[in-house]
Amino acid sequence: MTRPAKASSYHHGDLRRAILDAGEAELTEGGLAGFSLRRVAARVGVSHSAPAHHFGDTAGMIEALAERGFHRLLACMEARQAAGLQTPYERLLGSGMGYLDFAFSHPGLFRLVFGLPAPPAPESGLKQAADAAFLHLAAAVAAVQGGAPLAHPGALAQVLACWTRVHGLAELALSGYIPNLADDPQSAPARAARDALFRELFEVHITPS
Amino acid sequence: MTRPAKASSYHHGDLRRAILDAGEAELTEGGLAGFSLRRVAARVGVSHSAPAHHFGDTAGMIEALAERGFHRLLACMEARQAAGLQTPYERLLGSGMGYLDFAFSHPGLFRLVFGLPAPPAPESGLKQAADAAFLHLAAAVAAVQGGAPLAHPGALAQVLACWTRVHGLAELALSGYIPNLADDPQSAPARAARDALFRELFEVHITPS
DNA sequence: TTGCAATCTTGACGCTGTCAAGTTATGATT
DNA sequence: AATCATAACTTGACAGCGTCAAGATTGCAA
Repeated sequence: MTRPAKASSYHHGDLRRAILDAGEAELTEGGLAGFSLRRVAARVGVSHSAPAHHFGDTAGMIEALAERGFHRLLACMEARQAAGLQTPYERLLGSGMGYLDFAFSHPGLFRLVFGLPAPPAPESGLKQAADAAFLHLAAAVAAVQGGAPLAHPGALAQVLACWTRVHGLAELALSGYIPNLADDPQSAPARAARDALFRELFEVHITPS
Repeated sequence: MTRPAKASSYHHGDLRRAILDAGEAELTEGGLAGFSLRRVAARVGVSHSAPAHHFGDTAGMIEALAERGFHRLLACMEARQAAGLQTPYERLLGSGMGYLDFAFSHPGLFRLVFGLPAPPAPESGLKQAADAAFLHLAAAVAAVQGGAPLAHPGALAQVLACWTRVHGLAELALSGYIPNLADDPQSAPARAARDALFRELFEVHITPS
C-alpha cells in the first residue's frame, strides 16, 4: 500500500517511486541516450535536483532502474514459465520466451540493465535482483537435467549455454538484425514469431563435418 | 598512404581520420557514456566544433565509428579463421573466437556498434560494413554444411544460431556475468579461457527430458 | 591573379549534471 | 503543547556539453 501523493509542494509522499516510474517512462520513450535527470524531475513536477537527493547522482538512478529491470525480467520469466506446458523442457523454453518478452516490452530498460557492469557488491539490491533472475534460470535448467541447480561444473555450462543463447537472440533482434522480428514487437503474431525462432535456434546443433 | 598532418592551424591534412582515431581512443578510455565531441576535438588539438564539420552531429560521428567497428570485427574474424585448423568446422569456431577477440580488445566500440539500430539505408557505408561481417559468418557456416551461403531458410537459421550464441557470450562476458572471464581480458590465458568456453557452449545441446 | 569552395575557428545559445545553501514539513522529545 | 533535530525538497550558481551562425584562412582552378 503506497501512500498517495500529497498536494503540498514539499514532502511529496512517495517521490522516490514516482521518480523511478517517470524514469522508466522516459527510458521507454527516448532510450538511454537522451536520458536526463532534469526531464525526469520535470515530468514528475518537482525541482530539477530532487532526483539527485534520492539517488545521489545519475549513476545511482541508473542503478536503481536496473534493479527494477531485473525484477521485471524475473517476473516475465516466471509468468511465461507458469504458462508453459508441464514438461520441464517446455517450462525452460517458457522462461526463455519470458526473457524475450521483457526485452521487447521494455527495450530501453533491457539495454540499461545489461549495459551495466555486473554488480560486484554482495549486499546491494541490484546484486540480489540479478542473482534471483540467474537462479530462476539455473533452477529451470536443473529441472530438465534432473539434478540440483548448479550442482556440478557441467551444470553451470548448461545454464550459461541457455543464457547466452536467449540473450544473444534478444540483443540482435532488438537491434533489428533479425528480419521480420522488430516490426510491431508488442503484437501477438510478433511474439509468436519470436517464440518459434527461439525454439528453433535453441535446439540447432552445428555438426562438425 | 595518408598525408602527414600539417603544421599550420587551418587545413590539418587528414583531420577526419585523426578525429576518428581520437574518438576510438576516447571510447576505449571512457566508454560510450562519457563520450564527448569536445573532448575528442581537444585531444586532436582542433576547435570544439571541428568534428561536427566532418560528421554533421554526434549521431554522424557515432555512425562513422560504428562503420570502423564493423571493419575491425571482420578483420578479427578473418585473422582467427585463417589461424585456425583446416577443417571448415574449426575455421567456423575460429571466426567466433575472432568475434570474441574484437569484443574484448575494443569493448567500447563493440558496445557502440551493437547498441545502434541495424542500418537500414542500403547505400550507406555502415550497412555495407555490417553486411560484409555477416556474409563472412554465413560463408563460414556454409563451408561446414557444404552448400552455398544462405541457400535455404534452414541455412539462415544455422547462421543465426551461430551468431546469437557468440554474440550472447560476448555481451554477457563483457558485462562480467561470466566468472573468471573479464579479468585481464587482453592476456593470452584469458583468451584461451574464452576460446575454451566458447567451444563448449557452442556445442552444448539441451536435450528434452 | 582572381575568385570560389572547402576547411577550420570563434562566439553564442540553451540544456545538462552537480554542488552549496536555503526553505519547509515531520516526528520524536520534553 | 512547544521545541528542535532531521529528513525532504527547492533555489541558484557553475562548468561542460551539442549545435548553430558567422567569420577567418587556405588550396585550387580558371
